[in-house]
Amino acid sequence: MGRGKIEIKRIENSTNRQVTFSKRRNGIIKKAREISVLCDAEVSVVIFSSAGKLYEFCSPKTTLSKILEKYQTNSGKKLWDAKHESLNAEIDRIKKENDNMQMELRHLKGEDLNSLHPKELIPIEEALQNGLTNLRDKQMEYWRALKRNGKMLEEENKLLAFRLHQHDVALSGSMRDLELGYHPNERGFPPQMPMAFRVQPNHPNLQDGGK
Amino acid sequence: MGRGKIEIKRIENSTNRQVTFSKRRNGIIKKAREISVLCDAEVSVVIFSSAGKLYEFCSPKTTLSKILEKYQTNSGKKLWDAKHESLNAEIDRIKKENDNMQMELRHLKGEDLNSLHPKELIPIEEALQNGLTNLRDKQMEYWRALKRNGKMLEEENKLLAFRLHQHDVALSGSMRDLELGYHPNERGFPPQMPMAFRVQPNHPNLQDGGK
DNA sequence: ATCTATTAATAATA
DNA sequence: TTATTATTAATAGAT
Repeated sequence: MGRGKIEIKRIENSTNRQVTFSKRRNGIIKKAREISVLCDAEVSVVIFSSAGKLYEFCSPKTTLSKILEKYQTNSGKKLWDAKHESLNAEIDRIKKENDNMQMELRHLKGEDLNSLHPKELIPIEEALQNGLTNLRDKQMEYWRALKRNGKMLEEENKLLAFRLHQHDVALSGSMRDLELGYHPNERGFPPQMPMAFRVQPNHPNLQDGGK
Repeated sequence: MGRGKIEIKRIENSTNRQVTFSKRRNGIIKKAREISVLCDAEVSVVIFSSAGKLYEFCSPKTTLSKILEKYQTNSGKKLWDAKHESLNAEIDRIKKENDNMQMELRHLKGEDLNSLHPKELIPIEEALQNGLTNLRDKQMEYWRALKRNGKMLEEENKLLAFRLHQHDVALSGSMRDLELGYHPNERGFPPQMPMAFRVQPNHPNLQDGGK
């Protein structure tokens, strides 16, 4: 399509090459625009001249990024760089960690236990008992602090005591109550043992304004 | 260039559109190949048909990845930023989820309780007690199954009983033991209550080979 | 850039 | 999809 037919091989004359490049580049981009309009296609054209200058076309209603994303999912080829993959790897890693913690939490809440071997229940029970021990130590600590400068917080304390009472009752069916050889106070708890945690929501200790 | 001139607008006839797409797609890719050879250019063409099928051309001696890398340095546009940001956002989201679970786990284990308000200890205690209840229900279930067809598993059962005993003793200082108004068996536990979970590691029930 | 002879692409058709 | 072919479109070489 010109004054003469040309062979498709590198044009040695630099000027000719540059002119041809310019003409054909426009031609391709025009064609790309046309097919995108005529045929409702998504088209991306990226061209670098031999001099390294960039020319591009991307069909309207989309972007090069979107096209390339689609390209990757569609072709399975990965265009992205190492950083990309490392991010994906990190996501996988964290998700796995997440799943593990989720399962641990569920186990601690007594869920999904069927998948476990009876032996595997033991460390879980250990953890729960430990947790309860620590938690109640902390509660006792709070209680002591309260008692030390106890004032104004009466209501809150009452609430705590009441809730604890509720929970102790709720626990009444649990196996932990099956223990023999245990009797309250047989181990000689000191007299300053927080009475707030016992069944009386209105313990006299909470009434005095002792600072 | 055809039997008639056509307007550059979407071809409504689906068959025509598909045929035209096929022809012009070939045309563009041929042109792309030609300019890359004639003018020593780097060319990439990515086309998606309206049906979503992928067609591509990339000049020899390079790859789409390389062209796109060059595209980014040359244009300053960052093709992957969007993707990177979304990945980073997801990482942040999952990490947050992770942190929350981690904290929940730590709290359940009785750690990091200092940052909590006394009131916040209550739901944690509730969860722990619930977990223990569920877990012990499960253990009891296992124990019953064991007893039902109990044979060969004697040793394991003994171990369980022993470990449970250990834990109960370990728990002896916990606040849960501070409860008043509680006495073992005062709630009338049924006679089939597993004795294995009491303090005797060698309960007679475990010795007989009752099937 | 612009011009135009010539080749190439392709719309309609089968 | 593939082939044919009349026509239009692209463009090589010249200006």
